Amino acid sequence: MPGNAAPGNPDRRVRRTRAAIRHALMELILEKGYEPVTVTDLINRADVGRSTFYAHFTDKQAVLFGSLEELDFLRPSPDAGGPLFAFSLAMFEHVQEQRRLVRALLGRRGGREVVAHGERLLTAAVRDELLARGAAPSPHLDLVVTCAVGAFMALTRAWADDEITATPAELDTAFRATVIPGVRTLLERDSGRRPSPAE
Amino acid sequence: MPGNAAPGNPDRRVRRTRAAIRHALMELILEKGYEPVTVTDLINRADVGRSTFYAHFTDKQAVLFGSLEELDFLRPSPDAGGPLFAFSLAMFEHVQEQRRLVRALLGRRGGREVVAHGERLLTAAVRDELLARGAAPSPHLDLVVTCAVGAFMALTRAWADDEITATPAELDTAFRATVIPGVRTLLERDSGRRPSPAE
DNA sequence: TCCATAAGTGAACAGGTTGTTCGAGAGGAG
DNA sequence: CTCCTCTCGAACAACCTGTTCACTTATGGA
Repeated sequence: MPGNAAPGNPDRRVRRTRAAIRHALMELILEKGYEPVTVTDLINRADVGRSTFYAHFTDKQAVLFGSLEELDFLRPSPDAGGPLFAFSLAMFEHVQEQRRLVRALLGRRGGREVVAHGERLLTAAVRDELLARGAAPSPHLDLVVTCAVGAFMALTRAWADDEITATPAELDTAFRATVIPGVRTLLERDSGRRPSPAE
Repeated sequence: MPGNAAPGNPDRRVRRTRAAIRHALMELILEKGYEPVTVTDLINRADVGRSTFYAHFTDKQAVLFGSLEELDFLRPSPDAGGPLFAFSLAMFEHVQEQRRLVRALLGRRGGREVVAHGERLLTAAVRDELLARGAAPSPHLDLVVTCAVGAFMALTRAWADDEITATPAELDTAFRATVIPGVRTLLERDSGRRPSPAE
């Protein structure tokens, strides 16, 4: 049997095909933005049969989300030791490196689902961080988390879209200055002890 | 001449047609959400010829934006006298009344451009309010405004989408508690005098 | 009332997209 | 070397968009 496909290591053809499609998507996103890219574009660029595409993915969205799992700067580690929202600066710096990509994904020609996906990841991470710092699980916590994530995403999008001009450090400063006081109040209310030492 | 059309008062047929299309759009949005609605849907529901539609609008987006100008709860008045971000509670209450509509516009089946449009309106309003309270126009101000608007929109969307449960009052409280401390710091830095009396 | 003119009709059109199917052929694993 | 899997490519139905055109209505000023 050729396709005795060990789950982690499929047929070489399969790898080649998927890689070609993913690669084509990245190229096209950078050229046109996410939304305008069509399946037809993809199969042309990847030089792959239409039926082949649908044998591997259901959507262009499926392609993207598959690729996105390999980009790991999306995962802020819930580091309860460092300063609050330590992920912020690192993220803005990563975004700067991948600016064209981020813009194509989150900006005007970006995709609704993509933003939603990013928001979900970040929401989970922020929630975990606050819990690790002693916040009590509550509806109110979720409100605060939503605010923080919304602010962060808005900054990122507006920046990638050139609506605002700033360095990553300035973005980080503004984000934390705006959001942290309120967050800290929540933390102090929830846990008797003072929150972690950091800034 | 029949269509001696005074600019403000067009032919009765024109009014009828446009109203029918706008009405159809609202109905369809409430039924399916914004994104899934097609021009074909619109002309069927409005019982209007396709060519007629394109004689009046370029897009379904054009229809929506035209209608949106009549909804006025989108315009927070820059009331420098009251408490900071006084628009918040009123808005959340309006959103509650129009919940189905807001959800259909901003939620999963909403439209990217719609969100962007709302953000633009709100951004201008918030910026004006902060300026009226003595903030200096600066890149940093824009960052703070972006944060605040992002937080507000995120709350609204998540709430309309039933991702979080709360009353308008609770939303208002959470929003202001999270964002205001940071904003106040900005205001105090910019203007020598203390910011307005309010909360 | 009359009727020239603007507005609406409905069908057809070219062009684009999606997702599916199927037989034939090429490639890999053992 | 052989057999099974994957890929090809073309064709397909279904849907959508925007535009055109000859024809019919309805409006509102004279």
